[in-house]
Amino acid sequence: METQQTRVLVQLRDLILKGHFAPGERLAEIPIAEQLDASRTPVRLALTTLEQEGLVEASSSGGYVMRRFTAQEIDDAIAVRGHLEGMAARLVAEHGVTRQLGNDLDDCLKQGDRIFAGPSMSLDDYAAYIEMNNRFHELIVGAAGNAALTRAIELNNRLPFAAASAMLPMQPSHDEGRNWMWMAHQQHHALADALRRGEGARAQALAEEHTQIARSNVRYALENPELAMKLLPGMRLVAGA
Amino acid sequence: METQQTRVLVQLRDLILKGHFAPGERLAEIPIAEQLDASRTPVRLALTTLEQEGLVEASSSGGYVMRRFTAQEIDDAIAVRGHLEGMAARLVAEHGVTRQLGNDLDDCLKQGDRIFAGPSMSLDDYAAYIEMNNRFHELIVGAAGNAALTRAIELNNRLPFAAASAMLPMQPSHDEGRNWMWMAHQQHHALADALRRGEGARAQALAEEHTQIARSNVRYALENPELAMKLLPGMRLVAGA
DNA sequence: GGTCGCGTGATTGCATACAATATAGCAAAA
DNA sequence: TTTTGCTATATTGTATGCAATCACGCGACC
Repeated sequence: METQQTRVLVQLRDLILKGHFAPGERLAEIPIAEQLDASRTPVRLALTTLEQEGLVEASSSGGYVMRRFTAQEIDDAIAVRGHLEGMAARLVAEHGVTRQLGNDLDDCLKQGDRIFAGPSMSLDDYAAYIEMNNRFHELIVGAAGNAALTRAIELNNRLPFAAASAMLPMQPSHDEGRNWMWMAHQQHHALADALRRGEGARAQALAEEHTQIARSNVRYALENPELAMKLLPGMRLVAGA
Repeated sequence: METQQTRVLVQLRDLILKGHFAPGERLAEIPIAEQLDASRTPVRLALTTLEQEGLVEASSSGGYVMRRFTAQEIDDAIAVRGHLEGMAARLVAEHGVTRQLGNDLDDCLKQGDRIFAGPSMSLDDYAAYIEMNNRFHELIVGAAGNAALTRAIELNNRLPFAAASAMLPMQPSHDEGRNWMWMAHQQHHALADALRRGEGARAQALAEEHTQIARSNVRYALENPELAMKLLPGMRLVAGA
């Protein structure tokens, strides 16, 4: 059975990332407890956890306040992800690609090829790409076999819009969205090739450069705030959006 | 005034890192609450926080259990620190060293030079080196100006023996301890030089290579478990020590 | 009219009560 | 002797009560 603390934590995190609270807004325990149908205790637990994750911050006078994020912070977090995923890619290249990993990577690549085979993409295609993209990134991080690295990436991915697929919901409404995703997929191909050849430096550089697309997506979102707000409600947490 | 939660959190973390609990041991709330003179509520809060930090893990049947660490995990965590500090060093080199940062780095370097000026080191010298070492590393990370990077390094440093000075208490009892520390200090000099010259790649490589000394210290500790246990009680948490 | 002080209400931090669940111990049977 | 089932105990998860503190609003005074 699911405990109240985990349920409240998941639901509250979801509310936050969907922009249910405005930046700076006080997160009072009682209203949240009522809304999520629990007592204050699990809400308190969840709030301390979310503080660790960096989504809320403790107010000096007690209680918690919704954090405000800047475009710079998002860019920084993506840069950190790129650097860490670069390390993971290098480790995988150095250790060698197992048969299992090779097959799993191939599945991702072929699925992507199929998605881009047609002249246009359906919404299902976009959703499938997001799922595949997450899987591809997780495969490489997991295959690096470094627990601290996996943990560091996971913790960094909790920051808003830092994760690999965080900005992808924008793409269907972007003129060049399909092209950007196609380019990202070609980078996946190149990265898998580098991994298989044991080219550690190339793999690291590709993984790191790969995040430039995410960074340009953030820039695009900030330049089109009304569109971004609609597709990514969490954008409300970003100052200047 | 300090709240109970922060006091309990700090004290409980301290107990854990001093090896007060055996790996796998159940961390029952009531005994901990009595020992720290608080109720179960702040203890629960602290336990969830420590779970986030990776020091304790949730038991499937409820409650928390002391984690067991492996030498591999420590080595991995140090490697992650090296990679992240390497990124910080590169960023600082690329952005340029401000006058303030240059002065602060110089203070560290000169203090280290003074410590190593004499033929032998007192215990105070060792303590001063540890403080200076921490300051040096924090200066560079802070100067990188990337909040997500600072956070990732801090979170990683919460893992046992991952932080820059975590293994240093061993050195006074190590035959070559002074030499290792001297070598580390020369690397600090080289790193500061690379930063000032704007040599990003060199700075990154130096910062990453710098952690090899920490990794060899871990190996030395594991080869001398009885000594390590005495100087670093937290070694009790490491399997095979 | 603006600012300071005060009081009331709301909210947090903490402790504790209670119910559900897991654990441990013991007895009985195979 | 070992295993199984039952019971009693211990521990957790959750809710709630209480005191301290903080925010806010109102009135008085400058």
